[in-house]
Amino acid sequence: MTKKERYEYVIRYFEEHAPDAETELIYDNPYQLLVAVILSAQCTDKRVNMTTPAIFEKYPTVQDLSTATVEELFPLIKSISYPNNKTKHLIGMAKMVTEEYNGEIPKTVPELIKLPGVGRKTANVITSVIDHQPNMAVDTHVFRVSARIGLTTNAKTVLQAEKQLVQNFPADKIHIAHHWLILHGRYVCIARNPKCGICGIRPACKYYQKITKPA
DNA sequence: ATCCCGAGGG
DNA sequence: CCCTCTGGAT
Repeated sequence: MTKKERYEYVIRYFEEHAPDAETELIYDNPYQLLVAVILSAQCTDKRVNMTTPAIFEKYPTVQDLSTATVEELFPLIKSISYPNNKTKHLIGMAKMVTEEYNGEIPKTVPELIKLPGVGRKTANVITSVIDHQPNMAVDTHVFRVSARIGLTTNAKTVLQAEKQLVQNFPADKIHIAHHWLILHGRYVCIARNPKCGICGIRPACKYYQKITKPA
């Protein structure tokens, strides 16, 4: 099967089985999404969703968050990964958005990436989810699943994987393909002992071909 | 022991 | 390129 055929198979499969794939992070507006995605680093969405309601209640807007102190915000974040870093990042992000963008979350990757706590992956998530910009956020799931199936080849960094995926998925599918790969990675193509037995991508998957017909 | 929707700094 | 940050789930 050619790479092109793999992509076509994957698109066809998920359009049938997960046509409404979207983030599992709970949010009502760009500010809440940005906070949730910053907190999501090395942490499950479920745990982020247990943390954010208290934050949004205490700090309803990004301007409110910009006035928070480390002492009062840290306890709300304490139970997720890297609480010290994330506390500083959230306050720094809120200050910059308030001071430099009039309290409006910027909508381009170059602007977002300048915000504290916002790297390439987070900026790609925000722009693709809010605006459907054709940016592919490559996290641990997308990286692993893409490599296994064979959507990426010899990608050693997330940036290399991102470029290959953006080149090969049609531009209008990229934002949803991100969620397809995430959800597949979370529930089927998991890191340890992937559930190939229930996987619908099998016919197009390099990894499955390899484990069933070793060279 | 390994993994979870990474970012920042050296 | 590497390392550190750092808690909870499996």
